[in-house]
Amino acid sequence: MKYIEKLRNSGLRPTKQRLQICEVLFDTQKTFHFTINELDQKIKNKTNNKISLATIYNTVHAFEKKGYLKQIPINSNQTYFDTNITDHHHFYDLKYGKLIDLENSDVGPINIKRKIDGKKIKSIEVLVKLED
Amino acid sequence: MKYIEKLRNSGLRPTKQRLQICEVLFDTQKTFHFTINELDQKIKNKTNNKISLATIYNTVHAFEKKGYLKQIPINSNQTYFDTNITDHHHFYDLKYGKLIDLENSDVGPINIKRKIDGKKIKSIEVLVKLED
DNA sequence: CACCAATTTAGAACCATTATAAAGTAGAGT
DNA sequence: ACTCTACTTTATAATGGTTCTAAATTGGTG
Repeated sequence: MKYIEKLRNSGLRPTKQRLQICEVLFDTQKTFHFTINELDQKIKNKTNNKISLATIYNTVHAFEKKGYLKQIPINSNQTYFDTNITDHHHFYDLKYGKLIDLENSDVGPINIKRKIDGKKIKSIEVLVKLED
Repeated sequence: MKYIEKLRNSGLRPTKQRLQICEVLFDTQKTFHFTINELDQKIKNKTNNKISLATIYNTVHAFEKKGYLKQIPINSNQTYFDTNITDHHHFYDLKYGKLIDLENSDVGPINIKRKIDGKKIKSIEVLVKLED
């Protein structure tokens, strides 16, 4: 299994649950956005096998910490994650609450002119809200 | 009172509670960021007068809808608001969970090249995460 | 002043997320 | 393989921010 190495290398034991979650998250051509509940549904659909919600939360947070997932900064009652971990941005369709990827080249270079002493920039994220 | 007109003009009745909230939010030189609980505290401190949490939520949302406040898109368990409604962006200090204003001129013009049919851009918000 | 719609309020309800503690499991060492 | 220990999973409870509810209050018009 291709994910066993990946998990071991990050110091995460390759458990059955984590491998199943990897398959749902990373066995696709396209990257995608999801909430925990959507992921829970996907897992049930794909594997006919319920994984405890607590495990899904734990795993998603572990993957995020390891850099396999990104949280999307957005105001919503639910947290959105992204399997696309490349440098990119988002449209947010306010009417439908839907996210759309914006490639870095769709936004153009962003040059932050101000510096904060002792801090360095970890990420620059652009959220473009859309209305009708 | 200078806020009575402002409220009336927006179709909001100038109630005692709304006027007190206006004073806490807008009677300052500097703009600031806040959560609902922080605002609740500020109100208690400034006016020795508790306003029901439900009213604070209602009022903040009403003010946001009228454009007197902005929500800051950020991943947190609490919603952050900003009394600075000009076009601007934010640093987010991950270590201390603190927001710092970034003027538009600190970021430079952002030109979104991609269009979504039938949608128009309502806002463009940049979040720059800082680490040590 | 009287009335009606808007507003406030306390408290309950909601719901995403986190904590808990017991049962199960992976993997190193024997 | 077996054992042991630390890590992981799990169901469930707890937490906490936010929204809902329904009754009381209030602003403003006539």
